[in-house]
Amino acid sequence: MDQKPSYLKSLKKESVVQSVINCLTDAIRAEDLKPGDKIPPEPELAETLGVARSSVREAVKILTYLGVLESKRSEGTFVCSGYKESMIDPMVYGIILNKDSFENLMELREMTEAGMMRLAIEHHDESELEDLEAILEEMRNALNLKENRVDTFFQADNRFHDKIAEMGKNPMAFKINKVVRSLTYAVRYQTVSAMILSGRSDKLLDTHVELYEAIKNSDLEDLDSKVRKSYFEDDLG
Amino acid sequence: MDQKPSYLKSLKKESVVQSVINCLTDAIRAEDLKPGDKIPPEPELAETLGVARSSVREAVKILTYLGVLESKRSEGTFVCSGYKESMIDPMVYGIILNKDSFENLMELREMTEAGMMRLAIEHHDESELEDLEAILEEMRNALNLKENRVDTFFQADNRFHDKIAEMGKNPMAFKINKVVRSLTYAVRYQTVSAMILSGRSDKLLDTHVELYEAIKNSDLEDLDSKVRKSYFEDDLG
DNA sequence: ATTTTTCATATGTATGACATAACTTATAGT
DNA sequence: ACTATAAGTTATGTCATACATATGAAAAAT
Repeated sequence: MDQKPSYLKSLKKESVVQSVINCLTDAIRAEDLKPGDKIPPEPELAETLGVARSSVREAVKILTYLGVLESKRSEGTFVCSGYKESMIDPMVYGIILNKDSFENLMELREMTEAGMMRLAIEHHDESELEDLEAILEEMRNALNLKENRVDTFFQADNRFHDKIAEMGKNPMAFKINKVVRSLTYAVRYQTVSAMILSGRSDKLLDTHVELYEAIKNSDLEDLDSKVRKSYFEDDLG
Repeated sequence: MDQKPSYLKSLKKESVVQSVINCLTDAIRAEDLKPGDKIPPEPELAETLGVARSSVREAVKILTYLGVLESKRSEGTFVCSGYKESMIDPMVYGIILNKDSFENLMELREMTEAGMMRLAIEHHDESELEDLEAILEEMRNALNLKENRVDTFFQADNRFHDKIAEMGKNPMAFKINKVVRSLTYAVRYQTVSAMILSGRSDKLLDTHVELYEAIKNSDLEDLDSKVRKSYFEDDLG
């Protein structure tokens, strides 16, 4: 009912901010602006393009978060060379917004965690292996505490996985892993808690030792199942 | 010369815009804001958070371009539901990647692509396998064309990987895969182009057949290396 | 009852001012 | 003469305010 005629739709003109964005990206594509180049100061750009500085600012900010530009206070704004971690952001938010089923989330975690294990095996150095062992020891100790066993263990547990992700030496992968883990935080806490309180803390610890050993021995076999076991109970699959 | 003491580095506080972004995304993460929800009007948000409206605007704009929010004039701003076409692909196109980022990105691609293969092997159904075979056939045909061999092949190639990602039946993983592939678009085009033009198109096709076979036979072995071969030349590792 | 007008609302844009960081140059103190 | 401090410059970061404009809803006119 009352559908607007489709032949009119093309008239909706793009916003000022959008046209500034297009202007800048076109210049980059045409290589008038090359990576490392400084773009004109915001006030000047605003004047040149005949728009308000606030509009230019919004455009610049957006491109900054998309990893295209980089602003340095008092120096200027430059075209990025190389990647920026922020390039991952669209994906990160995509994940957050679309977190759907528990199963998908867990699959995703297994996928990223296994990936981080591979990277860690490939890129870690000895000192990090010791760090990892130390965290493992903390986890062991936590299980013998009288109070706050669960919380203390869980914190160390998180540091353990954080460390593995760090050992992969890939900032973008690290970021993805972190987000996915943050989304599974609550569930993992429950699992860990349940296992400890039901006296199966040995098993819990073993699964992490297994991960540690895999890295130490550069063992790429069965990473997926090893990873799964570290946050799932065996009989829960 | 005049190195700043590292123990001071943590003092650089995040920008106002960034904290607004964090505030909003945290709310989404905590499900205080769910997809479809309307966020408070900009002036109100500014007042509540104690910042200027322009700062709120920049944050909102950024999240809009990241596909998190959607603004409707005179109505309000809403949390996006579902996927939005990210405009990131055209952005990155003109950017020259340095060696570091190249390797990180390729690792990331291998990680996600291998993960998608595992999901596809687990969740695909027969009809999809046929679809995949059909795309493979298109790729084969593309290589025999007189004109536009590279472009035609590359398009089919992309559909091929898209299909695999789809077969995983995991929207979040799908999204990740898509963004990573968009980031590696330019590089992959170069590789594919180089291989075709230097008469190594058979090899190029073989690597994709290998992926197809792996899914068909539910073969989880050596997925990583198979995936790597499908976008890297063997002798390039 | 239906159309038109008016109005409220919230985003879109513009303008101007000041704050702040980093770099440059000038000045003062030894 | 040389360093150290101070002042100036530049460009981004933030704030405040005003006005424009699109949309939907309510009120008025037909």
